[in-house]
Amino acid sequence: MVSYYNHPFAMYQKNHSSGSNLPYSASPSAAWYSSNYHHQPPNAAQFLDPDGPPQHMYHHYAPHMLPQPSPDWGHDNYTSSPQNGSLGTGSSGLGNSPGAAAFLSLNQAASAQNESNNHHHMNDAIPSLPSPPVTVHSGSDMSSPGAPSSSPQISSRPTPVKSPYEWMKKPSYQSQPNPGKTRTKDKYRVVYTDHQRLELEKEFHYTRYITIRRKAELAQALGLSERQVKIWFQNRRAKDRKQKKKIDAGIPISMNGQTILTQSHVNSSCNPHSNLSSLLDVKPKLEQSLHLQHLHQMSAMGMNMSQMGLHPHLHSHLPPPMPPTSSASHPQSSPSPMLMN
DNA sequence: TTGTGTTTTACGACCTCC
DNA sequence: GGAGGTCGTAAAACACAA
Repeated sequence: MVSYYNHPFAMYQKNHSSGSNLPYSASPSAAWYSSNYHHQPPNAAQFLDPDGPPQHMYHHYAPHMLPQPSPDWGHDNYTSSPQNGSLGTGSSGLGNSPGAAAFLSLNQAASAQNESNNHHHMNDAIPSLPSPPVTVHSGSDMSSPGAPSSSPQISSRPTPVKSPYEWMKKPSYQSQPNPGKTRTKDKYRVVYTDHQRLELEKEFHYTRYITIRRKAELAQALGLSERQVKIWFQNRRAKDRKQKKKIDAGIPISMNGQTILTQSHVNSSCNPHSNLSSLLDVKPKLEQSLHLQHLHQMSAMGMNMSQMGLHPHLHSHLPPPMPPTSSASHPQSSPSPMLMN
């Protein structure tokens, strides 16, 4: 079962809209965005960063492939859609990377959402997010601040409702007493807030392998421990691999009985390196038709990336998928953590 | 409401690299 | 030895059909 809340952006469909003037959707744009931002290079700053990845990383992230932020991408692609209202012009609180910049529109959506729910802009929300870490167990840097308890948080997965906007009104788990904590145990695992996941997704879609510096920044900004960020990225990559495996196995992905993605779809992709697995993170059924329509349009048009405000060089000269994720017996296939930072 | 399947956090085992 | 990688798994959180 491919649950639609799986998609990193699906939750924004479900949770990140608020008010009647924010029809932001986990639109197909998010899907192709996801697809094309997999395995993308870290930002130039990271390369220039003394703590940044060493030369060998350029094997994957050649200088000519360094992203060049396209300031109008998000805006054009999200505000031009009739589905989308004006989302404001906020910038990411973590927008110190092109990836984050490219996520501007998502931030705008989330910002608008945050504004509605928290009465302050996301940029302002970020510094307020961290809460005192909760030591979970000894001998680990793990902390489980999870959802900050100081400020009301957005629901991670509200109960499904009939109206597309009905769920917005639902009280969220995160806003309930003791948010971020499991119901029966205090420390088994927390549910990250939408904001935390948004920022993590942003970073992930920018680069699948986070640098030490970015990890520290992200951890601080989100009120997570660096270990949590690291684990999140590990799990996120695992999720990617899992989905890719499904595709490679030829398991058709279907929704409501309609096959939407198969290996042949992948093979016929205009971008052989594009990771279409994210497309498997199907959208809420509400947007199914729109999603499919957009996917087909993308396929037919070859997705003119420059028009989309993405970086064509990234589209057409994508490096091979980062670490061939064969097995733990070939861990050398993954970039050495030492070399990455 | 309940049962079932999936996704999300988190960890341990084991690996490579420095 | 310590860092972080993958893989496998536990258990909570969640979606959805019956």
